[in-house]
Amino acid sequence: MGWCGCQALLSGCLEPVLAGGAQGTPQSNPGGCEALVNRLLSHCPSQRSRGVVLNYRIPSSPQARGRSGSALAREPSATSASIVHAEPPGGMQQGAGGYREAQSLVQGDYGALQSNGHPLSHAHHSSSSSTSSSSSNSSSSSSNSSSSSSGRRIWCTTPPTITRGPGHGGSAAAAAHLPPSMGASNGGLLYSQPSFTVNGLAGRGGQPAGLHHHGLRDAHDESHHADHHPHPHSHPHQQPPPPPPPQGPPGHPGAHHDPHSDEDTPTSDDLEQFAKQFKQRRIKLGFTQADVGLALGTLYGNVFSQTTICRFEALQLSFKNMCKLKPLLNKWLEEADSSSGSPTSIDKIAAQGRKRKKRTSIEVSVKGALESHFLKCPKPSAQEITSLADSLQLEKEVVRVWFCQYPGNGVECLRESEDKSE
DNA sequence: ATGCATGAGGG
DNA sequence: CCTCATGCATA
Repeated sequence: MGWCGCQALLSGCLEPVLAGGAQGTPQSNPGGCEALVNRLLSHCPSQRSRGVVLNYRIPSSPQARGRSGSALAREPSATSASIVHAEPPGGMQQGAGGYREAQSLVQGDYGALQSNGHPLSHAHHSSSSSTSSSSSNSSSSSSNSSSSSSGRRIWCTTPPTITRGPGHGGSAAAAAHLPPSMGASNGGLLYSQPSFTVNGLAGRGGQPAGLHHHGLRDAHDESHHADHHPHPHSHPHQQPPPPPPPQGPPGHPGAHHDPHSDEDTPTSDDLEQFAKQFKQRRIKLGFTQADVGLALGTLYGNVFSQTTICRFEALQLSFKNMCKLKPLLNKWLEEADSSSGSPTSIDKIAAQGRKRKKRTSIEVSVKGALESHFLKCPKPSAQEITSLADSLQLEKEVVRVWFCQYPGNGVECLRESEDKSE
């Protein structure tokens, strides 16, 4: 269950050969060894804190990768030095496995402090559990009722909004971002085709012509990485304040929270529910994740890949990112529902032709080496990366990216995937 | 569904 | 140079 294994899991296959760089073809030994490693926790996004704790878990099954099944693998306790933050009750307490996810921070970070990991974040989320806990635990259980999911969210359910001062809104971006009028009606918007149906099918002939997604990007900038204090003062770059925070801070009496506020600033709980609902409806309507991604491009001009939609549904995106996408997906859902009657032809437009470097497969042993380095130094300097790359016979860029993406060091996802009941 | 890659943006 | 959002390619 719970680990969020976003990127930490090793998939296993390593090829005997690829030591060098890899281009190899991946399929080498399937069943081979798979070590999943997971790193949890910690991380202070902006800094090189050393206190990072990693947890590794090694499921035996090859496929275990993201699956929930194995919750037990190993304990979370980090051996490493200090644990930076206490674990969030919310997330972990689920005692089931006793295992906890590290990522909870994510939300906390965003919510509370957004980019820098202050101790606060940690603290704060723990508290969140209570209020939200109700939501988290109970709600999760309740909410998931239908699908068993184990449902623990990694982001602790902390209401994002609350914490942040008026000026800030990570989430704001999302809200702000959404198009005044959705694409559907406004023909003018983007490249949409004259009449497209939800899935963009109508527009089929073309893909969203050259459209690319950029819009989003800006949204994320808002993130004020560096500073951010919870204080209410405006920052230079803030965005329009999000609508009133739906939920109150955990533990506050005032906090009430709607189970489903899908409108504005979603809480992680909202996101979780929305994602779940979204997936179910999407499937019912007969659309694939890829269809949705394309449709978003048609509707809003922001095309997304199957990957992104998948991650959204699995809550594997950062909290902020989830907030950003939610409104779009919500719109799509509305459209899809309303036009469900109409014939939807699902067409695929996938036009991507850019060539990219062959994916590098990192050998397990090499991964192990990287991980051990990570324990010592989660944020190696360029030079350290270079020498490490050299010793491991990997390209420097590969090593650099690995560190950046290793959970906890860089982008964290909200949660790991769990059951997919469908 | 997920691993590794790419690139925008900020510093 | 780093972080983050996003996606191709692939298991």
